Amino acid sequence: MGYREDARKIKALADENRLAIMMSLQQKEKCACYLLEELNISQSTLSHHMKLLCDSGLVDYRKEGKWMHYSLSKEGAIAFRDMIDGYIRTDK
Amino acid sequence: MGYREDARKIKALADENRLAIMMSLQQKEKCACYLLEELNISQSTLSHHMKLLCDSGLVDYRKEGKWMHYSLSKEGAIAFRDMIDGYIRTDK
DNA sequence: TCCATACATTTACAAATATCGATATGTATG
DNA sequence: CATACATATCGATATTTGTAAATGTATGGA
Repeated sequence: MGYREDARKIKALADENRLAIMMSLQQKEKCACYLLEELNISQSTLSHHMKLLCDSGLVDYRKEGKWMHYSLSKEGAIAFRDMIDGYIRTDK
Repeated sequence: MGYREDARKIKALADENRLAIMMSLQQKEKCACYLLEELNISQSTLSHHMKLLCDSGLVDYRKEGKWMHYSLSKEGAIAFRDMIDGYIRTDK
């Protein structure tokens, strides 16, 4: 069996900046320009991180005119939690 | 606030081979030589991965003579799960 | 239509990580 | 003590990842 896909999803969370983004999104949905002000990174770097988070399913996006609104995905969180539990549970 | 430490722990799980190791350890405690037979990697590479997993707290080790026995850490799993939940929960 | 804004993509490079062979360390055994 | 074995560490290299400048694309307003 291959664990590549799960590893890819876990990697989406395995970065300082992306953890900061996740924490920021817990408050509410936010647009990219707002996140850009909070984090000390360039616009292209933020865009890169958001792509990884969205691809992992942990973050949802909604385009509104020029703005991209990002929010935590409830379903993504549940799927992620279940996936993690499959690896770390100690009782069979 | 710094997310470096959490990112480091999540990275410990963010690798194909280490996920395979975690799954293997779910069955029972295993020694390095046994894991080496299951995985298609060199001895030095396995040692490297085990160090990362042990450092993250997810895996416990027990030295018995020449052998190193590895097992999943119950406490490590709980701490890890709680840490992850802090980032992905969608209800405040 | 022209321009500014918001964001994505491309490109290039630096930093981090995975890998393995070689070597070192520690341990049992004859 | 010499040897075999199990594992860790070191050194070198290849791959992956993070970063930002430059560029591209879509949107909305003047």
